[in-house]
Amino acid sequence: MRVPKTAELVAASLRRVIIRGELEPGDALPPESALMEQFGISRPTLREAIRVLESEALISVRRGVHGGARVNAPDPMVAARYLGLILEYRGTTLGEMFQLVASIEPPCVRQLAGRHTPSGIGRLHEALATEEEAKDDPAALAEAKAAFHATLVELNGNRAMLALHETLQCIFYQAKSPHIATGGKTGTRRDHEEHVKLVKLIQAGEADEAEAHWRRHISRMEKELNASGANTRLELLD
Amino acid sequence: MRVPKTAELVAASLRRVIIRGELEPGDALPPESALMEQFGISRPTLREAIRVLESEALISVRRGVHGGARVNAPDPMVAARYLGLILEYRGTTLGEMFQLVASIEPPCVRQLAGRHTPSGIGRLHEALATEEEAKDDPAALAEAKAAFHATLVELNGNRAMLALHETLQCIFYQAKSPHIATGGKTGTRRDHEEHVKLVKLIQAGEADEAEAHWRRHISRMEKELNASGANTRLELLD
DNA sequence: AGTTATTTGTTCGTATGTATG
DNA sequence: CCATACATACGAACAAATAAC
Repeated sequence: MRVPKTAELVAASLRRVIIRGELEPGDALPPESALMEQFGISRPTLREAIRVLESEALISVRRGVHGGARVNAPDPMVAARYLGLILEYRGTTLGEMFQLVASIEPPCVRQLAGRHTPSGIGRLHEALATEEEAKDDPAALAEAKAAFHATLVELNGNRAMLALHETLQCIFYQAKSPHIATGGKTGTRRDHEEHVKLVKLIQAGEADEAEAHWRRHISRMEKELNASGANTRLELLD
Repeated sequence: MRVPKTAELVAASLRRVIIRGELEPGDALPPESALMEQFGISRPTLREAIRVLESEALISVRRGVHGGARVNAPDPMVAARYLGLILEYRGTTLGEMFQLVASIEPPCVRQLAGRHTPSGIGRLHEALATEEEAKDDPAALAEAKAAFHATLVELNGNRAMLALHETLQCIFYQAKSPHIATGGKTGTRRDHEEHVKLVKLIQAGEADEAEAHWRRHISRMEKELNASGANTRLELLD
């Protein structure tokens, strides 16, 4: 006999309101007293529900006079946390993670070269410019390069792919950060040049060549990763 | 000043114990009274933490004399729930979901044909046999076909890919179930035959041909999906 | 700058329900 | 069927933080 607990029902009800968009990010939930009355429950029970939604980052709660719970948009970082839990539990390695991300991008590049738009090409040139600007700041450069990869997926127009790519990037960079701190000699200049070449191939509409070029690019990055710890297991907690 | 709440700290602490494998699935957590003492917190605060972990399906709580919280292995369905939340919030369609799953499998097939093992081939034949047995039961057949697809990814040996594939399947079949109930005329026989042909190509080591065959197979499934509602948005709640 | 009102964070005590033996 | 052990839920109270006055 599966009897759902009150707090879960309340959490699910509030979650539905948020996901359906009936409450937009920034909007405030009613204060505890109002919610208690609305659902006909006591304060501890309500707070259990509130805590669940807060752990999903769907709301953030502040104390004080104009405090209360405010709505956030669903965050890929949270999905990354749950997916990362499974991966860490199963002993997944950094190399496997990389392989996965790597298998997503080439098909995107192919399709992008097949049907590129002026605005899309513009976005890619912007991303390249951002890389160029950040060439002296290692942290900013890493971010700019990640943004370029993300743009490739975004321009594809598939929202599922983009959301997944964002999620995987969260896991990957969170897991990789300790390795970056130590052996942070990424072949930055060559990376940028290969990005530039990719945009040219896309602009020329050479789908096969663009995809192959991108596979080589990723394959090279994979070799660099293998040099340091591709076999190290994910460590996302603490 | 970001001050983490007590309940979140307790939840994180218990979560770490579970993910690290210090408590195995089936093991019982100490009773509430013991945990209250161990963390030096009151019952309501502890219950908030317990409720969070329960919402992540990392524990399940039963009442009664030998009740209490018992540990579960991390479940891809939970990652699916949250990733699904993001997708639904962003208005993702069933067609986009399908495209995503579809982009994962062909590379797996290619690699599988390149370096197949006797045990792997055995597993595929088992999956085919299960399909054959279930040919008269629509529900079982759908499950068997999904299992065949999962086996392709599993044999690839990449744990990240497998976990992701499981997660996406959860979302996809949960979202698709209403459509299956209505227009459930899947080209079952032809599907099975194409599965059989794929195994032959893998066994023969013809990587290019196997990948191409699988792309055609998926492309055909996509057309069937387009006939019904590929443009319908995901509806995972309720 | 200090006071105060509002709202959440935390605790205690108590009563109820449920499964086990 | 009863007693026990445990989680579920409620109510009332105090502590702490925040923003407005």
